[in-house]
Amino acid sequence: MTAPQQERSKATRLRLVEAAVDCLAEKGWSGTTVAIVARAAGVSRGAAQHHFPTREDLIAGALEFATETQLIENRARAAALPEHGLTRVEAVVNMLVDIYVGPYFRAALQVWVAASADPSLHARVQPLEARLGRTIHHVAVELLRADERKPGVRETIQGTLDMARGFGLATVLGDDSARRRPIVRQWARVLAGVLGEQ
Amino acid sequence: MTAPQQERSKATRLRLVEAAVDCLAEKGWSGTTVAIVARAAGVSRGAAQHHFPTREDLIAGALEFATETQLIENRARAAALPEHGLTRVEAVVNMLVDIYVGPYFRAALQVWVAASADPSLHARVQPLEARLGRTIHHVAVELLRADERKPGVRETIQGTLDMARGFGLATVLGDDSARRRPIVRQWARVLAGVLGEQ
DNA sequence: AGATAAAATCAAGCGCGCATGCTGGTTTTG
DNA sequence: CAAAACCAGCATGCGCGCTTGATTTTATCT
Repeated sequence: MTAPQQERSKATRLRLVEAAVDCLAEKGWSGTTVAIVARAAGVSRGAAQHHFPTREDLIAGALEFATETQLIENRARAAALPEHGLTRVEAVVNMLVDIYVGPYFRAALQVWVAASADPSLHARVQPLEARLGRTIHHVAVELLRADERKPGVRETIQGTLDMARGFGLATVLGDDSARRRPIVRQWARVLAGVLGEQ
Repeated sequence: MTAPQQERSKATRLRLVEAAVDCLAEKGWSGTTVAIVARAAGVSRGAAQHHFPTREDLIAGALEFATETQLIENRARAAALPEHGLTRVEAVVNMLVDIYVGPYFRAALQVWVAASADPSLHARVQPLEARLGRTIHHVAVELLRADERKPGVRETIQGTLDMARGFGLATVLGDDSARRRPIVRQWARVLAGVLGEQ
């Protein structure tokens, strides 16, 4: 048989991490208590404590889930990208920016900032962030069909990602989409120039 | 008379907000309790509560102080900027980046992220952030001697600031200076191109 | 195969620690 | 002497981790 108890266990864990991610994104770090997450997931606090012995385990699990989901979503969106030329560059930049202004990033932001003052959490979070950063960079290079051997290309792409991160940060203080749009347009033009020049 | 008791009061308040900023930067949001800040400032908890009735008042005061100090420091560094040409552009970008990777920004980051889930704090913090953002943008335009009427100039400068913000965010996860340097160099080159083209 | 032991999952309650805010008292200043 | 600045203690609330108990699933033995 398919071991239905393992099934149920997995499902409970999943509901918990999903609830934790949502809670982090909308209630923030301090607002994310195990009791609240458990209630949102529809399980008791004891059950949560069973699957994630400590609060840090729950948070780390949530971040891991968010990272994973982020990557999967990227693959999907990458497949549905437009044709060639400047519109494609702009679409790619838009996609990258969307990563950093979405709810998963908001959740991750809470954890990252909190982890900056919590060594033990930092140790668990830092590798996740590093992997995500590398993957996104790789995806960006691939989608832009960029030649990283050209001088300046790699650096410009990295800068683009950092700009997107900056957008994500600005978003937590309020909706920024109106301010963002012209910047993205302009930057896509510049980026296309750097990619294609010479 | 110079009312020395007002003098003392001011001094105590200053020590408190300074201690609060330091504490935010190195111990994070949750680690910044009024008791710890008061001890770091060398006053009793009751005194802190006297000057800042609630914890939120203390945090808001600290952020205000950090914002103010940030602006003053900028003026000073702006005066000591190099001559003209590409080196100047690079120096300006470096200066802007330094703003966002310094301790004042780290402290502000903690407050901003926490404020995203705290409406009452958000209301006090948002105008500060807006003012700081506008001022920095203005300073950047002035130092770069940019002509904002040229299409794309304003957007590129804004993008530069967002990239700097992104650097600041990346810094809380670990030292990033090595990765940053080539990106800044390249970015300065691109920015100089946008500023100078017509 | 059937039964029983063992393990896993979920629920509820308890106690500890800690941060905040408040109140009453003491010192310093004008 | 009056007022402001400063300090010590108390009370409330809350989150976390632990322990106990009940229910279901898996494993083992005859």
